[in-house]
Amino acid sequence: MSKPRVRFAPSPTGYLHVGGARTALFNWLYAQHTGGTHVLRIEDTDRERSTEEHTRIILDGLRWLGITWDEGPYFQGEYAARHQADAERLLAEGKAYRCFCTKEELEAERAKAEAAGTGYRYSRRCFKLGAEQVQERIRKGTPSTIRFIMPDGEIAWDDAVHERISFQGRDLDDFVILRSDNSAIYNLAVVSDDIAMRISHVIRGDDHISNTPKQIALYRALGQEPPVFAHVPMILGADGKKLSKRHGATAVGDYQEQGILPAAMRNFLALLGWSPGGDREILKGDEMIRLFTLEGIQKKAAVFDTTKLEWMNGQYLSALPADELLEPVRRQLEHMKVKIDRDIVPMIESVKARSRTILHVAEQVAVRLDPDRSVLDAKGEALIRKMGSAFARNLVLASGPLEAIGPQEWTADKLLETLRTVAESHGLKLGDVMQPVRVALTGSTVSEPVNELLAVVGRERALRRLEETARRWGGGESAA
RNA sequence: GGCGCUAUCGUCUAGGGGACUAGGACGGGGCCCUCUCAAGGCCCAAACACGGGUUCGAAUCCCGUUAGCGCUACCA
Repeated sequence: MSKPRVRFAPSPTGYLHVGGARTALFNWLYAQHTGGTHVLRIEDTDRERSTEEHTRIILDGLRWLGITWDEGPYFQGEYAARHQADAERLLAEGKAYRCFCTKEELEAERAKAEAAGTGYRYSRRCFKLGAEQVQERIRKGTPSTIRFIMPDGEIAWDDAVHERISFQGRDLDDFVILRSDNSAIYNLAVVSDDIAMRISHVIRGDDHISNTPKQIALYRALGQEPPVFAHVPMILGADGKKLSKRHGATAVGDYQEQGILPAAMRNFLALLGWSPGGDREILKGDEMIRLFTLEGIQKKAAVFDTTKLEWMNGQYLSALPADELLEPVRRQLEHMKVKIDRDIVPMIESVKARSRTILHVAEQVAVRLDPDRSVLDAKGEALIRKMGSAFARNLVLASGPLEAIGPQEWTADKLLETLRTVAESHGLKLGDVMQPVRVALTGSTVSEPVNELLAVVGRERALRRLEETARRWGGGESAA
């Protein structure tokens, strides 16, 4: 048996939508799993809306996600001649006919049908035209499209995810396959290309189910065996409607900007509408490939839950060694215009377990590079209010012994020991001295252990910041 | 309206006739750990849409109802 050939076929009329990204992922996973071939085809036949910019963004998005392709990108627009030839062949074989109806006439037919409350179906008016009438109109230069003769009878297939799906030919239209400008309509272009590219499995969104019987009819008319179809469910917004712009971030690039890691995005997307069975959640790349089957794809549409995505990203963030995070964090810091004058790997290390996105990591690293960047948050403010004069006093209490620590001894262990001693010698709880330090350095009551924080910020900057903060909140009282 | 698809905790899902007192994860609540938070550990609340069949037995199979979604172009 020959290896499967699958394709991802986006149209470059917009950004790479997470739904499209997931379709691409499933195609890629299937090709990887079976040792098959993944073809990338850009469906740019809609000249009005397709742009090179969109094509570039889509390719970038796929690369970012680590989705590769073995062939292409092919551009559908380059196959116009074959599409036209296929349409004309169907015409010659009596499987299609010329239609001279104008858009206005068709519009009127449709409106009439709608008013009558009946389902619209093309009247086949032009099908009834005699050969001479057709010739005459062509001679006169009347524009015409080519319509495919939709055969009656059942058209059914065994969908790889939905099992059997059946349509009746009589419910379907004699649809247009070639426009009056000789360009192909989607359904023809797709079938023509999929045949030419010997695609064996069509894995695509659920919204194409109603196109499938038309395409199968086209395969048959063209004397070809249809491929296996696998229709994957839609991705919905939190309100249960098809995910769209108004739900917020829907483009893969948005998540990249929000500091999501590609591996986490891939994992999350894979689990949206597919399950390896059992309790597995975190799947590394090769594991995903090994486990992937079409049968594991869900029939039901899935809601895109950003909270779970962020949780998953946090999992990857915690698990990844800090130096592997260096590049994306550095890029983000540059974007934030933060000067990096020290090794930030230790800072990433001490902060990543508490973060859900790269953005979040970068923000915290920025504060550790320069505590003056810290912004007092509500919790920090509340602590200062609650402690009153003790806030600055305890800060001063800690500063002396801290200052006594030499640059060489400025380590997390030594710092912890010192802070313990400070607390004990003044009958304070550890938190009474640690929390003010934490707020002084970060503006918040939340961070890694304070001794680690001090170590990572560095002696000079930490001491200076402590002193400044104590002075600022000392409120004129003598603090000794 | 027509045609089609779908239906398990709020969300993602496990489940493919008896192992179900329906499992896991996110989110929520609580406890432990603890200088705070996160992580981690433990615990709690939370679902088989409804109605008929088939069967000794149904979340699982069949039919219907309801609801949601998709398509219904000389867009893709």
